[in-house]
Parts: sequence; structure tokens; C-alpha cells
Amino acid sequence: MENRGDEDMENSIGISSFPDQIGGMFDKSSFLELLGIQDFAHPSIFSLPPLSPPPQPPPPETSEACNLPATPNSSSISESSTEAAAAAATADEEGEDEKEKEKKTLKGKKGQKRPREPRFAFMTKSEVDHLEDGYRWRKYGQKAVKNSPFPRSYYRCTSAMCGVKKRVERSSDDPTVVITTYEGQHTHPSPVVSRGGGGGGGGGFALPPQLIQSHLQQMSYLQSLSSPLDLGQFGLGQERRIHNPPTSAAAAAMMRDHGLLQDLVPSGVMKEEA
DNA sequence: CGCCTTTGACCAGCGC
DNA sequence: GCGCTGGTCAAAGGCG
Repeated sequence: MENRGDEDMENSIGISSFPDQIGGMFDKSSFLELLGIQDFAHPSIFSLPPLSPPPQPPPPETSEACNLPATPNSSSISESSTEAAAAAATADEEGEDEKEKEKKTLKGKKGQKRPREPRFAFMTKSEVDHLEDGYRWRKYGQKAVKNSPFPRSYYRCTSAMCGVKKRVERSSDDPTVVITTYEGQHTHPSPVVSRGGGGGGGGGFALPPQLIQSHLQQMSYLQSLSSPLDLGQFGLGQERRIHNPPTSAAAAAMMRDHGLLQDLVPSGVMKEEA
């Protein structure tokens, strides 16, 4: 029972560590969209001052500061597109009500398979499990996962019209690495953390703009590649080794960019969902 | 008073 | 067909 299916979910998604360097030559809109972010420079998005549209925002003062590239921590992102994207679109159209209904239906009747929503996994080197991302999350479950001594926490966006879910777990390999997986898209622009203002409420996910940009470019890069990189074993514990394709110059470049980060977080890659 | 966290149980999917 | 793991729900308790 060590590694049976491990997690088809994690297997379906890829992860890549991001350099603190920003290229800005990728399409980040897709990533933001998935996060429900419409305006990257939105002041309320990451609790950042409205004066940081440029790729060099001031370091936050909150705990998530440790996520900043300035600190010894890196993050990775993975994304699942294909059917997931379609599912997301569908979910977006249907709305939460439909989703809820669907869930109930599924519960009562197990005939249909619930389409997966787009997922993005971030590997963040941080001491805190919950990082702020500007959204409010409510923890609805925690489960011990195989191959990892750390439990996985399940969060759901508290917004009534948003069914975005988030999983947070620590890497079994590197306890200092927090793996956050977003599922679905935020149907609301900017929740604005009113409660607690800085982490007092539910678990948030810190995603510094800088980091995001990095994520974006890598994600986009991954999307562009569309290569079935094997990162299924990203870490559920076994050996999250990266198999970056030698044919991908971009990948190589990315890896180069990783630099020290690579040492912090085992790189990963994205893998399209089958 | 309202919201969030915690914990246990249940259900569904998948692999063997 | 059985067993295992992941994911979600629901109830209770705690805190602001």
C-alpha cells in the first residue's frame, strides 16, 4: 500500500518551481483567471499596496513574507488543463448552485462522474501552512495522506458564489515546502480579507505578486510546452524528481533560472491530465 | 452572534 | 469482489 495510485490527482498535475526572477514574457492572464484574479495589479488581491503593479512590489509584512523570493523559499506551480479547463468553464457557467446540486446528486446517486476542475499546485517554501492569497478560505477537512507524515488540509473559498477549493499539504520530502493546490476558479473579483485582515481568519495562501508572475510565466511556459512531463511523483512523497525534457530549451532555461531555488524545492513539471 | 477550526464518519473511485 | 485512500459532510467547540 505504499504507492498504489498514490494520488491520481497529484499525478494529474504538474509542479514546477519558480525562480524569483521574472521574465514577464508569458501570458499570465490564464493563471490569474484560474485564480479568479482579473486584474493582476489589483490592490486588494494580495493585500498589497496599490502602488505595486510593477514586477517589484514591496515585501509584505505578514508571515507570508517568507514566501517572497527574497527569502529562502520557492514555489512551484502545476496546472491541469484539457478536460479540467472545460470543466471549469462549465462550472463557471453553472454556478455554485448547480455545483451544490450536482454534489448532492452525486452523493445520493453515484452514476455520473464529477468532471475535474482546473488545478494548480504551488510548492512554496514556507514555515506556515496557510498563506494569504487575498481570499478567505474555510477549512472543511483534514486528512492524513499516504507517503507523507503531514496531514492534508482542505479549504473552500468562503464566498457563496465561489466554489474554489484549495488543498494544503507539506511535502514529505521537504517539510519546509508547502504544497498548495487550487481547484476551480474564483467567480468573484476580489474577496478582500476583511476578517482578521492578516490571517486571523481561515487559512489563506500567500502568493506574492512576484511569485505569481514567476508562476505565471512558468505555467504559461508549461502550457506552451504541452509536454507530458512526468511529474506525477512530484511528491507525494516518493521522489519528486523532475524529468524536464531535454528538448525543451525553455525548460532548461527555467531550470537555470531556478538556481538556488532548485535546491530549495525539487523542481517539477506540468503534466497534462489524461 | 457569526465564523472558523477540529474531528469522526461516510461515500466514491481505483487498483489489485 | 475487496481493500485502500482521497475527498467531503456534518456536528461540536472555540474565538473574536
